[in-house]
Amino acid sequence: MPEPIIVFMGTPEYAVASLNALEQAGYPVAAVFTQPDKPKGRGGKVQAPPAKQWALERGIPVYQPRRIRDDGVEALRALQPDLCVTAAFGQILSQEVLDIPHMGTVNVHASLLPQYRGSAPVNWALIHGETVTGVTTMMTDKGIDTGDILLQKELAILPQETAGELTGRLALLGGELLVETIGKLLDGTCPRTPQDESNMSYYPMLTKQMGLMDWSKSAHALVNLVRGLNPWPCAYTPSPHGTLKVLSARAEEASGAPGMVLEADDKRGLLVACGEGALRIQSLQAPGGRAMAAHDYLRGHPMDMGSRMTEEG
RNA sequence: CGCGGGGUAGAGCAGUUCGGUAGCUCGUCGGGCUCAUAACCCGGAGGUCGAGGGUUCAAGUCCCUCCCCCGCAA
Repeated sequence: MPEPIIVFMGTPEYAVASLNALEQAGYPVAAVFTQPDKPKGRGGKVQAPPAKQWALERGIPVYQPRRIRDDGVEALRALQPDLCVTAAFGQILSQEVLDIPHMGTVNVHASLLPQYRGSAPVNWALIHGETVTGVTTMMTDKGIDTGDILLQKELAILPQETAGELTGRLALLGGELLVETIGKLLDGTCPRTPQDESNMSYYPMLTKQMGLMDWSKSAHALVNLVRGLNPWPCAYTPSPHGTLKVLSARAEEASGAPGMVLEADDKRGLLVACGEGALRIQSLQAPGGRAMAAHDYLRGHPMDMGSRMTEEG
């Protein structure tokens, strides 16, 4: 068939990777739907989402309906798309929206479906200590990440990798897989497999509250929490000096009462006992401050060995 | 005008309330000690206190303006 009219729906950097892949593969994007600009910066400055910036730089029309299934339907219909592509759009599509493109809507999801459905698959995979993940292209249907699987590609997770880093790599992989998927859809050779519902898992959106570190857990579990929530919302813990964001840490062999400070000097750094093993905090961030290495922080905020990371004061 | 925290030596901080010699920990340089050290002792260098203006006999500190960093809001 001739060149399809593709309408893209996506919002963050993760979506831009797919836009770049489409562009490089020679698939023109007819329009971009993205979330409305939101006040982001300090002082109430609004900022355009990355996908919008990408489109504006190329003179591609941008649509920012508050809810596409309410006030974006007519605009989408008018574009007469053959195919819609979504990647971290941040809005749920109604059946009415899904019915518009006759080839359907392809979603680029950052997990090996049916595992890790939901809006934060990368974070949850890391929190659970997975060593392999991947990306899936799928036909979007009315459920959340429940549609038929088209193509999948695995990716090994690096030992110290954070959610931000892994998301970046998955986004690139997702772009490649998207191009491959569209090619096969166009020539009719794309496989299409229903998801195995008995093997599915779904995890919710991230909240700041999830980042509270429970020192009775194992050091490995806490390392995974720290990695999985970086760069947002980040793991945090109370401390003798107030709440600290823990940005990176690794597990060590040591023991003590959970939450007790085992080492705290500016040479060796900060070691805290966990329910199993101990957590070596490598970098952290205090309220109002910038991120810094634990030993830098300790120079100006000396901490006694034996104090607890459970209460302030 | 959305709210709040911050900028002081290479690093991390105190000092600002109530103006009166620029401090602490670490690093660094030199010397010493020890079988030994991320150990210890002695000595030194290193600061336009974010920028500009104002008040004052005197400003890191008080007043005004501006710049930059960080948190809240996913």
